[in-house]
Amino acid sequence: MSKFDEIMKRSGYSKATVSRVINNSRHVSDEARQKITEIMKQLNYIPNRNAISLSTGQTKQIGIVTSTSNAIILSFMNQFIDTAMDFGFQTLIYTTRGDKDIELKAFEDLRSKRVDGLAIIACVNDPEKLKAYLEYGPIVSWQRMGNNEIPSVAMDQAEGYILALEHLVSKGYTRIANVFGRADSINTQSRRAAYETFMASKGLPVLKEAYQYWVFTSSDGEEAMRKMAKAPELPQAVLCSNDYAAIGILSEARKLHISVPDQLAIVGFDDVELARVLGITTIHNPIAEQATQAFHQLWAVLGRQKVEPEPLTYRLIERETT
Amino acid sequence: MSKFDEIMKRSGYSKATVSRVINNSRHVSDEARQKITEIMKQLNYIPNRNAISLSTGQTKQIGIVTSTSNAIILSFMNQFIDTAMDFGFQTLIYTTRGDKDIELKAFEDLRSKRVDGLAIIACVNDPEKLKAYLEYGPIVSWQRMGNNEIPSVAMDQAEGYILALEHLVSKGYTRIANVFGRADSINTQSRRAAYETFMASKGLPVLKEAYQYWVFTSSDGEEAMRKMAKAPELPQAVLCSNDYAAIGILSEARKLHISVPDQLAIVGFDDVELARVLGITTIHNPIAEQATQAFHQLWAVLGRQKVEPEPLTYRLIERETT
DNA sequence: TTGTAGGCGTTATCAG
DNA sequence: CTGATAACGCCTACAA
Repeated sequence: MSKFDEIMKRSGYSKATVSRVINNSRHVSDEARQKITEIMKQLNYIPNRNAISLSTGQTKQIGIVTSTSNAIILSFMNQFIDTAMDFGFQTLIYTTRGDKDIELKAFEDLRSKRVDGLAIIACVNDPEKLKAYLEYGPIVSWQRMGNNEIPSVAMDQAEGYILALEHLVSKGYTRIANVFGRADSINTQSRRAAYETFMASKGLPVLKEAYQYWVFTSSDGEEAMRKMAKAPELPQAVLCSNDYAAIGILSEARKLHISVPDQLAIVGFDDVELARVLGITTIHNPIAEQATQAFHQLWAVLGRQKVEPEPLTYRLIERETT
Repeated sequence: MSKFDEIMKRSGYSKATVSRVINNSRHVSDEARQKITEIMKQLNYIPNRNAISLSTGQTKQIGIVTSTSNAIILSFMNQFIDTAMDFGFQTLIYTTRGDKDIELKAFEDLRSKRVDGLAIIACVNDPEKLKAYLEYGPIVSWQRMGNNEIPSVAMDQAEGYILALEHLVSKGYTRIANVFGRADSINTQSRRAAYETFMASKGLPVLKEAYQYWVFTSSDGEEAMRKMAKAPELPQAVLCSNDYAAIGILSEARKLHISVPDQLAIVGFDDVELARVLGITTIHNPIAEQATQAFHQLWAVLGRQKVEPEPLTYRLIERETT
């Protein structure tokens, strides 16, 4: 016999009343509440979440989908988990390693009611295919998706990129190289477009031949620096996909005895703690705020309560690499 | 009517047979299996996890408890999540920020059957109190716990520490400072003891006055370096709680124009990617392997199948800071 | 091989 | 304010 039944029996009240006490319903006499509460304590009772979920159809669990996780993604996840917890939700992590089938399992878990909603950090499946899952629960994305059906909390990175470009140009750097992340991502397209139009508008050279893609980690950054060093001419500055790439570039530049920022200026992106420690000029990216907004978007559906998002902005943080 | 019922109806078979097909039972005729499978596809059926969990008493979910999460912890989590997934388990993250009550919620979730087991990365509650939860499901810890009831997959860090000490001494560094993490943790005690006995055995100075505690992040490392620089005499080398502390120390040393390793040698711990990129000598810590073993320990109970753990060892990685 | 009946632990809808 | 009674969706003896 379950503890619930035991409480029923010992108190002499019905299931319904016991349930009401558990859920703090007002429609219970003080007497009943006291008696039942007392017995619950004696029995060290705690409700079974699976029974609750089956009955209510809600699990109070949110899935978060990411292909890999680095420190940048971690800061998003941490904030998301915190916010979710404040609203009474637990978070499950789906790391997909870029595998479509594994990723799909997260979406199937929305269907099978393991989670009430999904936050996507990065995904590899076709957005058109994924949007079919919207009928099973709310989905929000950090990465910008191709279609508009799945809402995104991402900011337009072009804004941040232009901040960096203006900074560099104002300091006299005009031959500016770019080191991008995913070649096909919307963010990369957005940054590249910003760069090209900005440079063109100033009558400055657009170094397309210096574009590098798939540079994410500090190792990637090292590699990128070596490539740059091999080119006939070194650019005066390099804009990086993120701070880790910048760290790698900075570190490798030192090894190659390229003086920063005299021979090469470096600008990172995101403003992680290490960028500060290592003195890297970067663009502050309000990641935590975006994570909070991501949960709020889900909550708008799950809790039927809209939370107005505050507008977020990028900020240039000048340090020693420019 | 649920899809399950719909399948029953359309196929003409009973609940039991439908259930058998879902669970790949052998005791089903090919005819029944085919017919039911066909209908399941038509209906795009997927089982409700809450119903399964309620019925079986298993959620196939594991909780992972950590106070904060940095890149080191992240690598443990990632590997744990991966391994769990290979065994059909999803992982939920409990970040406690060092709050006892929040941490306790994770353990209560074991009681309420939200999770089948728990992996602790770091916890703040009294181990004596926590071990009471062992009756509700398996628990394993990375951090070493005071009692032996909760098994730990941690290695004795003294071994790794001695590797570092031997290396430094062999290179001629004899005035060695230490920068520790949590002052009261078993790891710190273990490292400190290793240092003191090792130095004593070699007849070398034990720099107790140079001990620094609570140094975890690169910011902490910067601060630690500044303190060292203020002391009347600089040590010849410093052993760090982890690589991030080492990064901070290295970075700050450069700012203070202290030449590494000539004036100050630095040894990190863990061997994270950035230690390689930045050329920091360190002790390789098989973190991923420990994470795998952590899940295996839980699996021994949940799956009633023991997986023999392979013995793990530390390794010195010599780079440019020594 | 198949079916019946009961159980898993709650919530929810009605009456009273 | 309280209590039957029926969901919720699936699993599992035990029988047939």
